[in-house]
Amino acid sequence: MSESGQLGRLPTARQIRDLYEILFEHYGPQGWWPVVSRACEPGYDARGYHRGLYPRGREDMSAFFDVVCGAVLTQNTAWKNAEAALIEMRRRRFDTFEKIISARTEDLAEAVRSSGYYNQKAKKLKFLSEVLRNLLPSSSGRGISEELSIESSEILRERLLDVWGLGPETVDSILLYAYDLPFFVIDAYTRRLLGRVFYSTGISELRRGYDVLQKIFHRSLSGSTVIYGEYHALLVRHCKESCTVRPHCIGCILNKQCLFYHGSDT
DNA sequence: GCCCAGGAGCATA
DNA sequence: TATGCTCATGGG
Repeated sequence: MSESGQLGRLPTARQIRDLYEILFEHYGPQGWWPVVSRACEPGYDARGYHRGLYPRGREDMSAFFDVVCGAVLTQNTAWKNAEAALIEMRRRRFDTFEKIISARTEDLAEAVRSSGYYNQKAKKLKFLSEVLRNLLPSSSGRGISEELSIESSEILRERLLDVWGLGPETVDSILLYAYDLPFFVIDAYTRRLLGRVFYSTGISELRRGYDVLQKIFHRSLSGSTVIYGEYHALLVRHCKESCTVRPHCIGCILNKQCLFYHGSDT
């Protein structure tokens, strides 16, 4: 099987970089990941998006906690519902990993109810918190914990993938936005947009091949965590506004390069 | 009432 | 390995 597997010819590095330029030019910086705990504090806007600096966990344990929990809570769920769950967790003082570990699963489930799948997500948060005990970023902001510093980021990724309830998207979200490590996040939006722009409708869903899709971005970009974070956020932004399930192609900024657009009349 | 939203685990063929 | 089912709330 070829490197591209079922995907056929892969988009070139140039195409991937051009796509980023177009999205960034149009939407500007997105400042992901949103962090509710800091909303309305200096330097953060009303939604908790950091201005200029990113809420990387290495510099802010509170942001680290929010990103990690948010990554689980937003699984197959609108961010608004996940955010409401995060706020409720904070209100009930489930605001550290230790408190999650010692909490009753039913109580935690009640707190995260608004995010849906609340029984599963409460379990996931508890399992993840147990594992993260020894894998937290150091307070100095340099390196992570002593245990982690002797591991490569790939090994950290494998460890997190072993946690029940965490798949590649959730793990890479945590690695990128909380640990500030260069792993590109592939989600349903990314698949949809790549499928449409580069593969027309033929393989539009790109259901499998997470690693192949991720490699496309890794080999095309510099490895900057800021670019990875912005790019993923921009893909989400565009898919929410234009490249929706029923796409709004009229006036779409990607019309010029989109194979789906050229293959349809919408 | 239906569709969709920043997935993942598990059973089955 | 591929597909289908399950988990579940909330907004449009």
